[in-house]
Amino acid sequence: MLKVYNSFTNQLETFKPINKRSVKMYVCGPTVYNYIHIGNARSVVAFDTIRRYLEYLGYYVTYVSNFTDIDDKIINEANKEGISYDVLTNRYIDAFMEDTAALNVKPATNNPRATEHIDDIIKFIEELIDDGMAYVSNGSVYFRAKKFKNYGKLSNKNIDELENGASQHITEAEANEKEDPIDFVLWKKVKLNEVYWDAPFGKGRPGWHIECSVMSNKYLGNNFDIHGGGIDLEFPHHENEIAQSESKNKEKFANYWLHNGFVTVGDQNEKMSKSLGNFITVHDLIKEVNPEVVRFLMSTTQYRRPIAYNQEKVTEAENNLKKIKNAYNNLEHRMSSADEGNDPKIDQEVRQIQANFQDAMDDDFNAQNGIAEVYELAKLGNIYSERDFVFDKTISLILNRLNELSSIFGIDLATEDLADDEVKSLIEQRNNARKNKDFALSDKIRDELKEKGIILEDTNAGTRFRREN
RNA sequence: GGCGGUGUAGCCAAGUGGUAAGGCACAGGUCUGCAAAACCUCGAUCAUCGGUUCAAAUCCGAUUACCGCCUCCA
Repeated sequence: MLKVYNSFTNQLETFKPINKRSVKMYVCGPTVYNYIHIGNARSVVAFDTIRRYLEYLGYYVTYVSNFTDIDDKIINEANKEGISYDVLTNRYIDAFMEDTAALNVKPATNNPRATEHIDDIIKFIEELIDDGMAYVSNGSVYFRAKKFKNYGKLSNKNIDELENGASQHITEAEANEKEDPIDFVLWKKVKLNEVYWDAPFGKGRPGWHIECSVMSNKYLGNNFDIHGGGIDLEFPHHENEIAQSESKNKEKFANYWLHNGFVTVGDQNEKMSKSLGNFITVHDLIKEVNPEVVRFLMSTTQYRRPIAYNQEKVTEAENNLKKIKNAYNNLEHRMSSADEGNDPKIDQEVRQIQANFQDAMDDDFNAQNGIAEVYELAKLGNIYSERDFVFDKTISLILNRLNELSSIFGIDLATEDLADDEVKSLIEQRNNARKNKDFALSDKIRDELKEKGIILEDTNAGTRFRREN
């Protein structure tokens, strides 16, 4: 039985979806004014892994993740480059798609964009105004935070302290427009030379939080199962989403709030963030590091835990991933020399490992314990494939399970290509040389292939090969 | 200051009452023509102090260090 840590209650709760067989989830996506960094990617990967596990459990998952494609930073960056905002955002949306595909993130069911939902946003705001939950002030629209009785509930914030804090940060202009310092903007009045949309309350553009309320409601309904995002979004972004949506819909917004932990860098384990400037973009990183390794590193850490990013972690992930891949290759190679049939005892062990895996992942997607079971399975496979006699059905059972469980972490094992004729012929030549004890020649062939990234390994069941990248 | 989260072997990390999973690295061994891969062996009393208990890493209290949120941020 799946349990998830709900940030709203700060408790582990049994996961009960609204509909028995399906899960609706919304994950806050990036503001697209730059390449995503590995902290952003971590969030994407974390929820992709969660999604994959839900699908493994048999749920049909509707996965919606937005692009924030209009905001101050986008406008600033576009102005700096002297291009229109949408040229900029399209560039980085394309880059997002490429980068996340490289990390083997499954495409979302839908990636709605704020600017494509302006009409819906305006309607939503109008309803809030009509209801007295929002007010127009000098061409902008603000939400009366205090009027929403549960404001601060998600992030455990005290209203008085929030007001105190907020009052120190807002500009004089904002102070004049807001009834209360904690009120947040739904519609920003246009400034000179800015892109704007027409609305009944004036020319302007949507505030940040409103788009997620509008688009999640539109694509998933007023009440849906999971709302996810980085822990830094808990306040104010998610708090505001709840206030907006529940004020308008008069019903519960998301049932479970899941927040992922940060990627940190440096000796101080400092949060990686665009504003701190201490980030590594995925775009750059995957030129240096195999994206599979990056994916593995990120998805085998439980989503709420921080990841202290450094070279050691990368190396460790490389080694561990290689171990799983080797086990898979070793079994695949052994398949050709297997007898027909199965080994019930091993089959039972495989089933036990899978059950253990599920127990681990059912505990709030505990990936560390989950991947430990994958290592168990890999080890079992290695031990089995070195037996004198093996059965094909058991080998394929291990292969299938290994592939299935690894795929939850975004690792595809079943894509290794086969030896081409040239390689096959060289292997044959080398084995002839070995028979004739011409080890100089056999080693030469092996070294030459190694140069090309092809590793030969001699086993009792013949010579096997694998590619190393 | 408020709220949330961390502190377990060289490193990563599991474990929420019954004498510390797993991985990486290191070392030794088996196998091999040599190698590779694989397998086997090898390490910690759990930030500190105090308390509860027959029994605590695990509960309670205090202390301490670090991170995050409280303003844009995945």
